[in-house]
Amino acid sequence: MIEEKRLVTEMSEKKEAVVSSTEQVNTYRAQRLENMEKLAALGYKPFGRAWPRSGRLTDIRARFEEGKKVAVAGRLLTIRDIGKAVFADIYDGSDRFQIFVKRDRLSETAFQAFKLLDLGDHIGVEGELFVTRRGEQSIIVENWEMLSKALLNLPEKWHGLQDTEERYRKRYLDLIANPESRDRFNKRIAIMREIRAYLDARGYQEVETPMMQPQAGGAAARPFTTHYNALDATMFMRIAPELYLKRLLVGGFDKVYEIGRNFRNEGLDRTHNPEFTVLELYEAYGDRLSMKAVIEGLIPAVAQKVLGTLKMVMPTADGESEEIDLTPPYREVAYKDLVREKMGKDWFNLDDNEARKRAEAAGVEVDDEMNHLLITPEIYDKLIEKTLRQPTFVIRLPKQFVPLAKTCEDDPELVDVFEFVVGGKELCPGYTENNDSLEQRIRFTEQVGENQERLDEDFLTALEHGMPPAGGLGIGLDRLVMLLTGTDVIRDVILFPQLKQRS
RNA sequence: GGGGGUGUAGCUCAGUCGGUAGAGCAACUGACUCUUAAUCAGUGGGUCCACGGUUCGAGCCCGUGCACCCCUACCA
Repeated sequence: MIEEKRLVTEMSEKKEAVVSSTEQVNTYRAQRLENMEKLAALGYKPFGRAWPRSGRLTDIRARFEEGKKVAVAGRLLTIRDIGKAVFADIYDGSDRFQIFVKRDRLSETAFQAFKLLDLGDHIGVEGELFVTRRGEQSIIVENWEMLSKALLNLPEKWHGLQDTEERYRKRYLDLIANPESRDRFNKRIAIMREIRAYLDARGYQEVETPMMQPQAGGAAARPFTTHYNALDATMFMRIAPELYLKRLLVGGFDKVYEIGRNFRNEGLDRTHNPEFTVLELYEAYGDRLSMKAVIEGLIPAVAQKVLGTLKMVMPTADGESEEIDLTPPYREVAYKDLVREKMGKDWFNLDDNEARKRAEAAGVEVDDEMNHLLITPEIYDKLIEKTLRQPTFVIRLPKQFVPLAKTCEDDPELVDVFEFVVGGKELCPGYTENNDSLEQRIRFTEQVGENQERLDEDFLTALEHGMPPAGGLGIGLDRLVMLLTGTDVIRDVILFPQLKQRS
């Protein structure tokens, strides 16, 4: 008892200072501090240590057995005090569970101390499993311990945390207060695990390549810049792992993948976060078709395993929702056929002037400078892509789209790639990779123009040692999670999305 | 970048015509030994996002700024 009193009276000056100076000083916090001291005086130290559990609450529920002694822990979410007994719910991240504190089942001190607890406090309890008259599985508490004092209030128990900004800035509160948010992230974790399990089982090896690179290559995007003090050198956060994974193909890895973060120095909106997670995969001696096989195997396998169904429900722009069926095989259609379907069989025979007229008639804005080559992609982006709701491989794309891929054998103006489109949005490109080291050198040199120092000479050298023919693909995993969890906001599938600093 | 919306108690939200700031949950006091959004009685709680302006008087009207949301544009 003496020791506990010391805890109260000899609280270090530093702690005293924190107690009084924290910006969040308010009456709630003051009350909680007072309760904390009262508890300490009764022998309950506010910030406890390890509390061995006989299981997580979800396990306790799964292996429920009346009369069994258990030890569990969790955060108090609700308290229903009915005088000489108290019901409360605790949450340990796995499940909520009701505990029952009955005056005649524990010491007077332990009972009185329990009444000093606040919502949000972490406690450990020991007791016996039983079922209430209303049929709820519960624990009757025989002993309990303070594990962590909460000095600040939880969000409202019924409505949860609604303010979108607060949900992103204080994700920890969102996770406590909104079960559907926690559930969505549990699914994300499961999706990641199943992707790895699927690929690992088929002989793909997961690798890690640099996120800080002297040149940021592999995609057309502005990189974030950083500085390496020891070398006094400018470094870039990667915009894609592609060029390193291809080095590994040269080095003899024949089936590799990487799951990791890309960083792009761009704006943010409901489908873009500046750092986002991708799966990039390469398979030596493969091509576009082997990548198609990976997609048609991986996506349904993950959906089935994690969600138990291949029928997704996605919100649409008009506030309705639609069903998306992930059962393979998926539709495959040539880019030009889609355009002809929309704009007429003779579309590609029109001259620029006629094409402009017809495009405008279809509701696409084009200016006088635009020729056929520029109008067609505009048609695709504005009119066609959004209509591809069910999973679709768009193949045989114009070379201008993907200059680094291999051309189609029967048409040098088209590249042998696909864009995998679901719900009207591109989810994933798949390529027959170009392994022609001389052509790559020419293209890279053209691309960097005057800035020859940006040429990734090391990569080009690697290619000249010979890269096997290969198929490659990249899936934006945040967007895959959006598809599989039926959400249309990327911030809802990223634990800590990027937000502006608040002063 | 352009247009629209939102910002009020710890949380969820009302706030009429410009005239003393409201409810539910949470909190505090009391009652209650099977409650589960516990119930019942009572009490306290506000930088109305920030700064400036109009006015005798501003949560409300005007201006500027900040953050978030939606639409749109840009970007892959």
